[in-house]
Amino acid sequence: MGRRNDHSREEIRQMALDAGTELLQQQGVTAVSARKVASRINYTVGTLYLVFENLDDLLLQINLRTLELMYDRLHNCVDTLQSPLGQLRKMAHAYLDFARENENRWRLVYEHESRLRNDTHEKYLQVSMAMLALVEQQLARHASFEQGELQKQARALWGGVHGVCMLSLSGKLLHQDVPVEEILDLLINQFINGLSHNS
Amino acid sequence: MGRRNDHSREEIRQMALDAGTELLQQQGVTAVSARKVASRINYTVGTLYLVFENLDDLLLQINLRTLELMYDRLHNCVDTLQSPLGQLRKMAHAYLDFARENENRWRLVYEHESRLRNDTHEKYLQVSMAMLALVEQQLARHASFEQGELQKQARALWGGVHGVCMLSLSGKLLHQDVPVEEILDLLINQFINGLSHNS
DNA sequence: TTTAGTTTATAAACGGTGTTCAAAAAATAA
DNA sequence: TTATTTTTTGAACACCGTTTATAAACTAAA
Repeated sequence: MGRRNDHSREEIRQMALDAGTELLQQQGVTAVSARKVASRINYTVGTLYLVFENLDDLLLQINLRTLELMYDRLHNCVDTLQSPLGQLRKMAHAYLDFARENENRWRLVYEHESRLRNDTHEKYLQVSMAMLALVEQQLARHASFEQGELQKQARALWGGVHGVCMLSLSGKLLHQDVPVEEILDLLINQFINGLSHNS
Repeated sequence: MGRRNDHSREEIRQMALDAGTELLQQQGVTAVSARKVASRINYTVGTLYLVFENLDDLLLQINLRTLELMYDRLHNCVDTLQSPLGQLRKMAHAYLDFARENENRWRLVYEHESRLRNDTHEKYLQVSMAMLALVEQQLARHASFEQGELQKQARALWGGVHGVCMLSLSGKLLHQDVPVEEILDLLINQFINGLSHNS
């Protein structure tokens, strides 16, 4: 063909991200190829490279979207009427639910190691920080901490929650009939409980 | 060429696993291609497919080796003279050290989702169980648990340790200048502490 | 309206990938 | 020596990411 001018660059970008996300979610990362994404939005490969640096860039931008979606979910858990402990459990469950509902998308967020250091990567880190800040908020409500202690506590706890979710999702936690939620609650309860009685 | 009869099937298998592991560790998963592995052991692609079902199978067998190596490391931490808490910390540090020393190999163990359900996969699960059993042993030394409780505790704790290691390694824990070991110790101490004072 | 210039999208090309399989070559048996 | 069996090859297929000359369509000027 040649020039069509059906869509703006930004429109093409959004369409490609939509199509890529669908492929990712339905068939896994390996199914997200430049040609497939392009054909799904009725363009050819070359066009994709006018909008994305490369396939890594496309995946990174899909990941940013996923992360933002996940942040919103956790943010929506915030409810100052509830106890910090209840809040943290609620957030962990929301994290797990999101991971289950969007398994392939969610896994890619943590498994895709991009070498790109651009704007998208910057935003990526910001949203990650904001998510950890939600955990910090609840911990701060529960107790007071010395300088830098809150940050460490939040990372230990949330790293733990993440690990349980990840291993469970990939069938490597080997917890048979026990619901993961039970294991998550146990981790959180005990961690918070250990905080109060730190001898 | 044709028939050479230089090596037995088993020898070829071991050589391929060695070559594949080296490629994996030095250049990442994407560098592990059938042609590259074959050429490194002075055979051609076709030969690899006489020894492995496919590339997935090769990667799965590499992962089994990695997992066994990791199990040995954790097993070597066992020292009945030390306190259970000290043991668990030691094991977590060994886990982290192994992950750091063998970053690409270690990540693949948890990121490669094989669809193969063969002998290798069976052994895979067995070694995973054995690793969790090491954690259970230390927890059992520290306190007594009701039916099924020990298993849940071990999975919560070790899932947590795993999550902290994984996020830290991929730069997503965002813990700046704080050593990961500190965060790991904090998680373990608090978890065990919360166990003693469970109200 | 014709022309010139600019923007947009294409399709072919390059070297790579996993996987299969007819055929060739070497070892073995008769 | 011949026939048979086993081992290894390498070409083929359909895909992959990425680049780029070229064609097509839009815009502005004459």
